Amino acid sequence: MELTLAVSRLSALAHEGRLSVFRLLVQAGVLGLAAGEIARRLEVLPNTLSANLNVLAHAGLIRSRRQGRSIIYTANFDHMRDLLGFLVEDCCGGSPEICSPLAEVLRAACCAPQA
Amino acid sequence: MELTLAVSRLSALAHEGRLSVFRLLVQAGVLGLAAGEIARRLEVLPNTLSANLNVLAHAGLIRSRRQGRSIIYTANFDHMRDLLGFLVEDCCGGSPEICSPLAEVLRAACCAPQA
DNA sequence: TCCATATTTCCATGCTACTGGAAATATACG
DNA sequence: CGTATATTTCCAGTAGCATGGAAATATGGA
Repeated sequence: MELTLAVSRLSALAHEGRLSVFRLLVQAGVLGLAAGEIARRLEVLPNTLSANLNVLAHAGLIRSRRQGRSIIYTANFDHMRDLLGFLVEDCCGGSPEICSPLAEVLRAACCAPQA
Repeated sequence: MELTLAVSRLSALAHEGRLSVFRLLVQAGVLGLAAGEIARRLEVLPNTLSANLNVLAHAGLIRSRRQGRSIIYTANFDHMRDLLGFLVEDCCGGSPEICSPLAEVLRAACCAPQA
């Protein structure tokens, strides 16, 4: 991943409203949520939400699809993964005792199998 | 982790100069790098670097220690781990097939053992 | 003590992003 | 076709952040 792309994604997330939206969509998984539903849950103005969704979408962190009158938003997990990978690229300078717990956190916070 | 804390850390990273510094320190591992060495490698003005280091330190992403005339900066891997964990918290809505590759990326990009 | 190195602080300018109200667009339904 | 719902676009005022020059502080060595 390119540096500027990572910056634009981090910038998109570096905002209380947008980070809340993104985490909500991450938790919602593949089904996603309609814009109105997000606005209701987070209690934000629809125009503010729209702007924030636009920033997240432009950064490639979320996708949208129309469904009737609603527009459903979902997290883009592939791009999220790339971003996390970029942050830890070539990390630790050869100290696996630092790096291992870094990998462990995803297994813990995530619904990934307990393998 | 609190939302506002995560935002402040993401904000600190959402900047080309600071992200470059942070990744450099992540790669440097526990030994860290002196401010001057960072400035030399990234070719930035010392005052600009100082401001950026200050932002990263204030966000808890890096630590500093004096060593002679130099000040050595190191990444704060614990806080980095917390941030990554916050982003993926309760993720995927019960879809391990999405979450597993998310965890996998750390094993791949990182020096963690191939266990 | 004097000087060189290392890093930080101060400061002024310009730019970019956030906010919320109001209007506009798009879809669905009777 | 007219109305209700869902979402977006437009706009203007405000505030916070980045930048780079110059000076200040701190440590080490002669």
